[in-house]
Amino acid sequence: MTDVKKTRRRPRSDGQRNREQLLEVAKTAFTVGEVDIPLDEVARRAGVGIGTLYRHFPNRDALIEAVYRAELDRLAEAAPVLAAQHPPVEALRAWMRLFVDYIAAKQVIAPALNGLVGGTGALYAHSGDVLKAAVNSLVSAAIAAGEFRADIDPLDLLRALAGVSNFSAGPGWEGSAKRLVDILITGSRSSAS
Amino acid sequence: MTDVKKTRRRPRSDGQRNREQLLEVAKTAFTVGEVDIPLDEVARRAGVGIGTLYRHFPNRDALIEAVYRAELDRLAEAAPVLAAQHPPVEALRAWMRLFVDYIAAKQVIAPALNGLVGGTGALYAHSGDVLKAAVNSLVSAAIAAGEFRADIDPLDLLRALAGVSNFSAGPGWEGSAKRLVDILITGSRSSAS
DNA sequence: GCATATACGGAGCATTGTTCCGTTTAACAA
DNA sequence: TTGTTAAACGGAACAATGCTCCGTATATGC
Repeated sequence: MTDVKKTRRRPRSDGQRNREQLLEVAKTAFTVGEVDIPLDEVARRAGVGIGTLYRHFPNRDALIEAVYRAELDRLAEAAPVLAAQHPPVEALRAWMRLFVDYIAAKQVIAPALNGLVGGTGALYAHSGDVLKAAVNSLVSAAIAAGEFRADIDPLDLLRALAGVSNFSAGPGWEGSAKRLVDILITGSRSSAS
Repeated sequence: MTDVKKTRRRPRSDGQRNREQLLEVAKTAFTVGEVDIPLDEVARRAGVGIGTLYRHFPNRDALIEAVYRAELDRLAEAAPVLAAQHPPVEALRAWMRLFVDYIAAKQVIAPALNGLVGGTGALYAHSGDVLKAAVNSLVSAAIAAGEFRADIDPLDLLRALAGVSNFSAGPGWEGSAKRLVDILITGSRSSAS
């Protein structure tokens, strides 16, 4: 109840450095496909003890989430930029393709999604919100411009897009994903049906 | 090279019974959300030893796959039936909705997909083929009838659909998924764009 | 009944996630 | 600089779980 507000020390520099090291190592490992990498190994590669890893990330999921969140945040930040550069529908299309590109380039997102969405769901809560806001603004603009039907739920598009990331295996995958983007957009236009 | 073909004994009845018991228990557990259930626990619930479980299913994934495959096979079998009962596009729509229903009712598929698609990929190989064949026949029919554009890749639709299963968390999920089905179909029609 | 292929069960090993706590060190004040 | 202390470190030890191994039990076919 005592609402004390002590002057807190500035966070220790080594702490921040180690945290970043860990994130970097984890991200690299995931990207290369080592999704199941033991945490000891992550710690070792980052040059820290296992205890340090656990202080920064209370459990495995927390680590994965941190990597995942950073990537998705960056993706979300692209939305307003695209919105400023293109007309509504094209901005959305560009963003969706960007999403696909991210998945293609860094397999971080896909594997991470696999392990986590089924799990706590708490993870998805935050990052989901961020992404949701991103698509939402883009879709809203398209609807406001009269290009999209008013009953289009941005989340629907996000769902479909996320699905693509699951099947990121087979060849010709990327092209297929972009084709899907077009199908989704065409299916959402006000001119259709 | 010796192409011997011995007369083999008929499989022991207790073996088959146990196998079915294990599948049943696993399926139930997965459906209830206990995706991470320890294998010992599965064995115990099925009333068998852990050794027995491992003889039937060499590893965890094999067990999940077995459950998963059975479910998806059933789903695939519905395709020809629907095709016989409805005109092409409606048959496809009905099947896609069925897919969504399956996921909604039995959470088996979604968690299983999550854990596995990212993993070996060998699993997906079989069941994927079965599903692929199912959508393929339905989409081909729609294209042949001139209802769908010729460049529609059945796999694209499957990908999007699978994605839905990932986000099976939030409320209003099912309605949203069905809406997505409509978007996909609209976006694939030959009249559009 | 008898022989034997087949299946069973569970102890035990290996790996990996997680906790705990004594030691070290960066930040701040004097 | 130096002393104090909160913050961070490292890794031994514990716990949970996947998986193996092998002696025992029991259908199956004669």
